[in-house]
Amino acid sequence: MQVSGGDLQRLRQLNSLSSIRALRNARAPLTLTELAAATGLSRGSIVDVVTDLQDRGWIAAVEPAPGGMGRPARRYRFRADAGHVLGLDIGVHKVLATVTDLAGRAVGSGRTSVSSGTTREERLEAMFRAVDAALIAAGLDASDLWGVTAGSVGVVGRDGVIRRVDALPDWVGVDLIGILGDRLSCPITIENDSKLAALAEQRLGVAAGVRDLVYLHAGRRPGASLILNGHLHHGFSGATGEVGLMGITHWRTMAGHLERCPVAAGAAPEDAAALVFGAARAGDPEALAAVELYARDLALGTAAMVLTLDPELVVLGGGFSRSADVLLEPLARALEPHCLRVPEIRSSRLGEECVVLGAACLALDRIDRQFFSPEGEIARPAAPQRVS
Amino acid sequence: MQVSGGDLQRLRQLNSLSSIRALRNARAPLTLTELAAATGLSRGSIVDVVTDLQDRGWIAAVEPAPGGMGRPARRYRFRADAGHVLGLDIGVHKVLATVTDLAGRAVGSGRTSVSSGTTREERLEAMFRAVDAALIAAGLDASDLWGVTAGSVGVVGRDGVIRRVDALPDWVGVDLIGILGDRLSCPITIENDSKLAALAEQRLGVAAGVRDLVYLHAGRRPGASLILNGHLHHGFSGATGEVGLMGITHWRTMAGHLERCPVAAGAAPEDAAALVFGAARAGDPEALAAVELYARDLALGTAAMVLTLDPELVVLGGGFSRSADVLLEPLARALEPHCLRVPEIRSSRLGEECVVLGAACLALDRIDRQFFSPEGEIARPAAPQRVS
DNA sequence: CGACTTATGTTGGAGTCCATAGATACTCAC
DNA sequence: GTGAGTATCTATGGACTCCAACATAAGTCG
Repeated sequence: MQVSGGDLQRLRQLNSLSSIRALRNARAPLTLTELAAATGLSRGSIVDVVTDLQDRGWIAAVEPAPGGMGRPARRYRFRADAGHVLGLDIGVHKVLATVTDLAGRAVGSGRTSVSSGTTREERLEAMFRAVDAALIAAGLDASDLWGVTAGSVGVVGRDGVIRRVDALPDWVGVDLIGILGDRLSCPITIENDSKLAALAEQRLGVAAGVRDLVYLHAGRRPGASLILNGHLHHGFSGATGEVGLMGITHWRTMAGHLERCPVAAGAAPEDAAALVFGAARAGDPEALAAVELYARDLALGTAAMVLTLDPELVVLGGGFSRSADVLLEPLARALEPHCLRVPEIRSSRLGEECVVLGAACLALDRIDRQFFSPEGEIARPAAPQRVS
Repeated sequence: MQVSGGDLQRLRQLNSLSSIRALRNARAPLTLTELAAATGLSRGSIVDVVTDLQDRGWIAAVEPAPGGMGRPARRYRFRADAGHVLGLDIGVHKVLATVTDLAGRAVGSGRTSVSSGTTREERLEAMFRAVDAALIAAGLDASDLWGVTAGSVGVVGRDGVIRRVDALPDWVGVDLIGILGDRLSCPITIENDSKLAALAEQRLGVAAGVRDLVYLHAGRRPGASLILNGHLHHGFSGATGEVGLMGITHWRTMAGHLERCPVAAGAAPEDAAALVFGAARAGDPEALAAVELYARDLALGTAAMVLTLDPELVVLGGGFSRSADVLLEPLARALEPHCLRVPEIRSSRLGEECVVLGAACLALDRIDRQFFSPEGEIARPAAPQRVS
């Protein structure tokens, strides 16, 4: 909303960005006439803008479409490969790194395994190994990256420092921006992993285009994240969606319903849930009862958020969302008595990659914001390598 | 964020709006040089823009400041009286109407009394009487209004229709936009009254400039409203902040702690709270205990919202906020065990006018959005009456 | 092969902004 | 009072961007 006008060159820049956006959002390549209609500019101006953008490598010409009346129109497409960003997912058991192009498509990934016992230094080393692997897979150098976003477990402050982690005491206080900044010279953002998963679902997943949603991280460590007004809600200190900390929600103990279920007797706690959900799927009454109890507790905290925010959608994510087929219906049923209007509930579908993809989305968002910021040199398209 | 460039005239328009904004946000009148610095334009261009804006009545020249070196600079101020909006507060017991100028300053008000037994038609009639009174007080005609926002009790849908009202069954389904639109030809918005109170506090009150806040309506009918990312959060169906509907928060019964207090024995329920708060202020142990219990229940629902949203601030509003001196401290204490970080809590200070003022703020917001919308004729400053 | 359709290139004109230079008006010191 | 100093005002030329209109090019269809 912070429109500020300015120079004639600024006007040209705005029109260029408008054209870039039109091309990026279009499914198929656009002709000059279509671009003129989309941007509201006259033909002649569009010609100027387009040749300039082509020279700078932002867009590329496509062979004319065959068939159709009249002289075939030249078509142009957005060059998503003009730049790349890196997404990171630093979890308890694994580190994922993915390089994506400007359209958010993955072009190279890396993965390393860690455990809850891994020390901070080892984890950081594993992170850099994953980054290097992703860069090699993408055929890029670190200097080619336009932005990096890392998702980490724990509460992440506005300054990017990890404030509080239940699972990894050793990880508190890590200054990821500083550490990553020593090796990467592009803008770096750190965010909580669950928040990034929510963002990924809103951009690429089941919640595409939804403005207000609650993302439930259903797993052994439950949590929630919020997308409000189309944007990730970070909160004042980063600790949003923590309604589970209230004892009356039973969120800290609700996984016990699954672990204590006779169906899972003898299994390790981390395997219990899958066993119970499997048995419930097969119709086992004890398992169904355990799922029911779990859903009721999950619904308590969820209802508090739904009543507070009145979201359009609730997305069920986290490890347990793999069993959405047996969990979704009891959850909806348990929400019913609490809510004025039970929002639609959908199950996450991006799987393990959701955090890395969300991280890439956030990095792309940041680039977008820079482009459209009123001032600043980066606001003008930094010329990527020209491919003629 | 939807910047779209455009014409040369559009550029001029953006620069004009930029100048208007600079002048409106400045405390004192600005000289041309200061304006040039604020907008980033050159002097010559600013002269063009300013003379144009002056001709169209948006800004006015002010006599030069005395003293100082060099030739005295002409100074200009934003003409807040170039346009006016109307705010309405349609409550259970009263209807308030206030006409404000473009700076949000009240220039005329009207008030009519109604009761919970007033019929729908009578209430609407009282509303129009209040509107007429406010217009007369302001010395304006209905056609002079640029926008109207009405705050109403009850859940307000996106279409402006009242969906659910506990206090006034007769009020459900009122199409206020249609009814007001028959007499007023400007854009009309309807919003929940508590939401508007929150907006007023964020614009003009104790929460000035805060981006994320929870507004508690503490009174006989408790509620809450949210400002998120600097904007009112309306929710998908308008029913936000309804965490009190969950039984575990005890919000629906917590006023009973005050009404049942021996200090208020024999008093009418609507007077009980004030008596108890007064006795607590004087140190009466029974009253203090009742306030303590009330604060504990209020803290439950509040904590759910705070943990969900991690706001910077909680504003205590509603009728009971008049007794913030005895309520604030127990509330903060009761929040402590639930929250990771207890946000700052401030008491509302706008009093009875908060809803009308918030309504005017929302109407002004809407005008602002129209100005900055990429297309649309209204986007260009509609010429107000020229005063030479 | 010619008519039709659509896209492309070119030109002139208008609007907006910037930089520069000279004129203007006020204060301060003597 | 008068002149130096300072900051603002005004005017001009040049550069950039956009638009509208017209003539030209490259296909399809009958």
